[in-house]
Amino acid sequence: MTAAMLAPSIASVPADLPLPLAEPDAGELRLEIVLAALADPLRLTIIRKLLLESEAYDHPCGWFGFERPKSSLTHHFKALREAGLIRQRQYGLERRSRVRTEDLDARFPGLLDLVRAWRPDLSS
Amino acid sequence: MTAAMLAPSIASVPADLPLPLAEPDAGELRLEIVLAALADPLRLTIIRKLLLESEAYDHPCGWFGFERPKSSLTHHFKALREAGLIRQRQYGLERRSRVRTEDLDARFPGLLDLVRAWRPDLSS
DNA sequence: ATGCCTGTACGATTTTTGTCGAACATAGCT
DNA sequence: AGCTATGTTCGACAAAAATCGTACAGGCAT
Repeated sequence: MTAAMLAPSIASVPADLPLPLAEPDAGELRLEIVLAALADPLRLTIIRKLLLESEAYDHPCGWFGFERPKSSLTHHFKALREAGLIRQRQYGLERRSRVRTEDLDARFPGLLDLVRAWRPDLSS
Repeated sequence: MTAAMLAPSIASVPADLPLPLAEPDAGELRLEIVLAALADPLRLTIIRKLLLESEAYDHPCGWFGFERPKSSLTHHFKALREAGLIRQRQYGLERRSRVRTEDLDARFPGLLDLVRAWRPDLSS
């Protein structure tokens, strides 16, 4: 333990992030709801892509490159957010998403590893 | 390593079990399908109850004590079997179920632990 | 101000899933 | 044979979820 470890770190808690959109609290996460959200292949792809290709940055839904109408994508991102899988913040025009890894690992340990290990079925 | 460990164990491979009903091979299990099967609270209850109250014996669906029409139960057990979550064998009149723990642990490590830890939402 | 860009909101349609009654199948019992 | 108990199958209906067009909202640039 050092003095530096006790000093409050302003940089680690940036105060100017846009507030997240409405989402369930960590304690409110329900396994049934989370599983239902992940049962859709497109949504599983979204979470897996966020986990594997960018823990560090949040991404707008255009970043994923899905060839689907925008209203369909809104629908799926909303489902993920309302289930508690992602956190979304508004940055100017875009709404950027990240996986709520801490909350999910605490509540459902191992779940995200299953998503990381998932491979889409290429035969369909 | 002892000689006894190398001796074939007849008792551990009983030959007279009824054959399982049609089910996906262990290698064919799909995460999306498994998650969709588990996303239903009644089915989650079935799997959890099998895991917590009886790893040792298979159970007919009457054992669970659900107050639902039989045709509804058939529907849910079939969904679980076709997703690869349970194995069902016909014993005379009854069709007994068990969780495919080995296949599931091998393919989706940690998944069944999430089911074990699940608590139904009493507020609903 | 005009236009562009990201994404939402609403609503219509389709598809999928759940629910359950009624009729049936079969094993085991008396 | 007749009865009972377990569970299936079929079909109808209801409920929920996915898909997507159109119209709209609001930053941001020129």
